[in-house]
Amino acid sequence: MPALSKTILVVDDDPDIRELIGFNLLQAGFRVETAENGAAGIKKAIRLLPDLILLDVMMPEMDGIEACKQLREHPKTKGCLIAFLSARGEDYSQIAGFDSGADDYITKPVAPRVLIKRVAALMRRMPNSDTPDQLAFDAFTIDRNRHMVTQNDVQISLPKKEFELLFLLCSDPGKVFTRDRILTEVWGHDVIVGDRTIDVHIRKLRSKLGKEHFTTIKGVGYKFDA
Amino acid sequence: MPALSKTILVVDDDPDIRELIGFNLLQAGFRVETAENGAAGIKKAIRLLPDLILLDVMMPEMDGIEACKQLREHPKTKGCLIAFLSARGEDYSQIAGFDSGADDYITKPVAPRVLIKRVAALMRRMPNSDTPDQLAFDAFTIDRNRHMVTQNDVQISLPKKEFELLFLLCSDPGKVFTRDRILTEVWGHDVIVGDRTIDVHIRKLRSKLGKEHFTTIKGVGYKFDA
DNA sequence: CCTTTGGTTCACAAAGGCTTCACAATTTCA
DNA sequence: TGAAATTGTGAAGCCTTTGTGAACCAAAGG
Repeated sequence: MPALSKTILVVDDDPDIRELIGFNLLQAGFRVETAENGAAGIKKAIRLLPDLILLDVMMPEMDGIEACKQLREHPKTKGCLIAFLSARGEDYSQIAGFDSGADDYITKPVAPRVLIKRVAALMRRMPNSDTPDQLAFDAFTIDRNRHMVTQNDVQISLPKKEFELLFLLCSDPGKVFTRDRILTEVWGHDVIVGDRTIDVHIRKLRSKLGKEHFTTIKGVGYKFDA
Repeated sequence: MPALSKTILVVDDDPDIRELIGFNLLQAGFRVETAENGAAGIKKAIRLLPDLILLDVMMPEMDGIEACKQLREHPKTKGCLIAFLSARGEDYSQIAGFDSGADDYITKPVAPRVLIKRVAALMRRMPNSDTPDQLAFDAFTIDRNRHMVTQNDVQISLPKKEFELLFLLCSDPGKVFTRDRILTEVWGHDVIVGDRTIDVHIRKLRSKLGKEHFTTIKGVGYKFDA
């Protein structure tokens, strides 16, 4: 069940491992990047800001533990999830004793199935953004917890995309959101959809909540008016 | 972020472990007490009423499981959060199979970062302690102690997982619980199950308690309606 | 032992949200 | 004003997500 295109950076000096793990993660719907040593891994991590970094512990030159430390120190990557990959039998206590700041340890060899699930479980831990849960206007109130909009005491249940679009627009009433912005916020950085897709969703919002609240700024984007 | 002066009691026969874990918890802003065996732990727990008790499973004389049972029986401590510490590789099924009433299991060795997160996550559950043991709705009542649901004077006994899922959903009627949230709350942080598992349990609840109470929000999760 | 029960998985069916497409309507700007 | 660009719309189909029946496995209880 491919969540959303989360990016995973696999850092391992063994090309076979990179390929094997990368392949399985790809199959599971993740985006995968690889690096073959600690230094390259760190560089890539800072550039890509992956959601999860899988770090082999034993690597020539810079080992995983050192890489992890540096990743934790860098402002851009210190929030990333990091998991160690270590060969079965390696001394755990040493690894764990290090206050290296990893979020999990995975032993190699690992069955693809287990790997996927482990990674998924890890992703689950990602803290959610701290946007407020409720927005209230004269026209209606929006409750994120319930995925519900209440208008004149009538509850309207909105599908996912519609709700997210609405929530985005309403997060800053009056502000114009460009189509690009809407795309990245609601659909994701790398999702490719046709031009009309946004329009169609706007249309649905208009029909459900009233045309007057959604203004088109031609050539720019849309805005919400209370 | 922790910064609350919550008290944690660490019960482990290994002084090194006590020190290591204690040190890290202190660093994170918790107050820490220690005990070196089950009996002493229970005594201290009753006196101090800690917010959380970390219990090593393998201890001479009285093991963690027995200690946990006794803690759950004692009126003063039965409300405390209890988490087991167990060495990686120990047979989980035995521990988990025991309905000993622990709130979490943590494998040693554990990275400090992970430990802190786990503990923090547990603490977050605390305010939940004032969720009543019974929930009542028009449709039915739920009794946590008896793992029982009463509907139209008919008592329905639910298996563990089903009950926990029901209780979670009912703990905030109308709120949408994401699949991820459900997984971590009902199955646990590390537990790895397939996608359809949740559906299957929802189905059972629907068939036993009425379809109308459980609404699917496609792409998001489920919610309970009274 | 054998049976029962709970939990999970699997393969497939069903549902419905999301996207696309073609074309109409609207606005922009030369 | 007229062409070009942009947006609105209705309908159609894809395709992801969810529902379902059955099978499997492990544990519990006769």
